Amino acid sequence: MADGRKWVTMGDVAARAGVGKITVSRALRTPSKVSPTTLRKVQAAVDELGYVLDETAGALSSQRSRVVGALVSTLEEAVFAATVRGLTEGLAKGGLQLMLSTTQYDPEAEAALLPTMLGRRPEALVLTSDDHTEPAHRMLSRSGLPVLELWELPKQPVHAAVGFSNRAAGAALTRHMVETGRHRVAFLGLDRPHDRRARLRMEGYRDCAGHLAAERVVAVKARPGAVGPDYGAEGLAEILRRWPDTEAVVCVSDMVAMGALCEARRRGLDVPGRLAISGFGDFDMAQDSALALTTIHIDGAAIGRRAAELILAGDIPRGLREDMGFSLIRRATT
Amino acid sequence: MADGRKWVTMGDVAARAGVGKITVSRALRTPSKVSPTTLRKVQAAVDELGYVLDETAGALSSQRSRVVGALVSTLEEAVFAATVRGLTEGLAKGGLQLMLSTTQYDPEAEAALLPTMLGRRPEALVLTSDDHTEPAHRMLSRSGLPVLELWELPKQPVHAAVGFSNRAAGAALTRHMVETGRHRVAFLGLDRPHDRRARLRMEGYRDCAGHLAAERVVAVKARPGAVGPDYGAEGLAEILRRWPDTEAVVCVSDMVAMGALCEARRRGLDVPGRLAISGFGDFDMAQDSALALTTIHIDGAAIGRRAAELILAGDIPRGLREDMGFSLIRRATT
DNA sequence: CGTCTTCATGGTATCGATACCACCGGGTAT
DNA sequence: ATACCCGGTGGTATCGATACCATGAAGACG
Repeated sequence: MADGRKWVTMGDVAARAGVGKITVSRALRTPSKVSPTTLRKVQAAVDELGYVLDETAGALSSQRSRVVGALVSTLEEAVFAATVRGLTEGLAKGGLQLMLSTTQYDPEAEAALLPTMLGRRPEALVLTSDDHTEPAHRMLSRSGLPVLELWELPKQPVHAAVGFSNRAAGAALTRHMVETGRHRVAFLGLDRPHDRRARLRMEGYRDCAGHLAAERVVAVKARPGAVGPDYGAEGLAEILRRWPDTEAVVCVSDMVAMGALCEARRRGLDVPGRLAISGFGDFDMAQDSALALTTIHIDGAAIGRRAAELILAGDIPRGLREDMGFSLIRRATT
Repeated sequence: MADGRKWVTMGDVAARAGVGKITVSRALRTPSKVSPTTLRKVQAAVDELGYVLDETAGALSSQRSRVVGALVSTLEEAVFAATVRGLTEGLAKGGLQLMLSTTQYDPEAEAALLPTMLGRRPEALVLTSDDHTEPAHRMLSRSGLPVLELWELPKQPVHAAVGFSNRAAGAALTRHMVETGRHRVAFLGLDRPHDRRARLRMEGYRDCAGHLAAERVVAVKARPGAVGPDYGAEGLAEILRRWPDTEAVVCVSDMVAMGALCEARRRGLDVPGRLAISGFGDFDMAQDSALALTTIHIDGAAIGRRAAELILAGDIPRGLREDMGFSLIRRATT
């Protein structure tokens, strides 16, 4: 538009089609309210002029922006990426679009991005974190907007939440180990700042392991940067040093589990005979025959789609906590 | 806003601060043009009322939406996710926001999403594909918008492109094999629809391998769904069956390379002594000590940041093709 | 001391689509 | 036949911020 060529407006289309502006608006927004003949004329004019409806004007006039704002911790984890896909696809069905920013897991960054988002007058907000600064929380409630927190299910959501319980998943894996005859179960975690989800999984382990035997928890301190399988190898080594008779290891993530598995093989331990291993996340490789990892699968796209559905349906009950669950996939490592 | 509570407007803030609306606008957009005392009064009023500037109105009035549209093939690949991160971060510095949709590699889907994007009157468009339908191409040029195609560098970009050459990267890997003394080099690819990038890497291999020895190319047919290392194992088996004396395998991706590496180890082949293996992408695990894969690293975030810079600077020369290059990282598999 | 500039500020028209109400003509109910 | 209704259409005010121009005050300069 800075280009010299002015945008074609609805008035131009109306003139061309020989009808009023409002009829053009109706033809594009609610074609059912316009007679077939008029509709054809309008569409012909639209095509000839290459007209594209101006949503910036429509938003102001109708007080409906048709935009949903999303503040995502990161896109560089498959689960979040899938969630965003589910969201965009779901919202598109209702003619809504996604305004996206990433916070890199930083609540301060989230707070800083919030005003810009609110400035777009979105029809709803989606957040993948439930960890908000106090000012952010205030802005969210004052906005009066439907706010959906995804992934974790906070006890008291700002408005509503869609996700699953990391804690229940951690417990389910531990229980799975016990039910398949392993009683000396360890938990292999990672020590990272801001990582509440990892902590919750460990608490799930505790819920279940606590009353069976002594707890065996190792948390490898993560260096900044990508988390590779190395941590898993390191962690397994430590577990076996401290509790050599360990029969099963519940790992905080697939990547860690993969490292642990490689280390176990390196040591000639039979998996799953002598040692069972589980992961979390069901990443690309988990189903590969060489790995065949028992793990927890979360349907990120489904969470995104469900969020989109709720937004489109409108009137999201305050305090709603929708548990989308998880599935434990048993493969060859347990 | 559907909530009963009407949004606070600039007029309310102006009244509260005892100034004109326009002064409030200036105080928020260009604080330097307002006297310090007035600025304080306005900011106090803004805080008390919890006012947030309405961009939907601002966009209409100033004819600047402060929005950039992005149509991304998928977010479920680390490189694209990184690109989007670079983009959002870079654009945020200039007060621009990102409107995002995903096309799932489908040019038709891209074409269908384009009008919705254009309806937002974005200040620029970013696409991660250079494969457009004819109507899409027409809409893009007619829009007069700066269009940035990322990742691949088309010979004739719609407007401008930022990326690197898959072909050159494929050639570089092959050359690396030759330069380190391997002369019987094979290429292990995947056969997937719409996968132009894979084809280009293979052409790079051909560019370099063609005049050295006979070509050795295997393309494993990919079943729909995630690509795991299994394909690599399968592919290496075929290569060794057809050309048992192969000394090096250039793989189309890290995941495939990883599978090939595992298969080589399973067969007791010394890597890199007897067989060298390279990947593409430098994924999470590539630098892990257990894998230590020689591969090509692409800085996705840098591509996104550069695109953001160009957009903010404005006046992107038509036909610009900015090659951000790649780096060959030699690790333990070559 | 008068004029010219600069800075801070306000009034008003405007951006482009939609809400709201009014209108018209023809069909149905009574 | 009259009244009523409804599908289809248009005129006009409106959404909230910003562009543009105008204004007044303060300082600069000869």
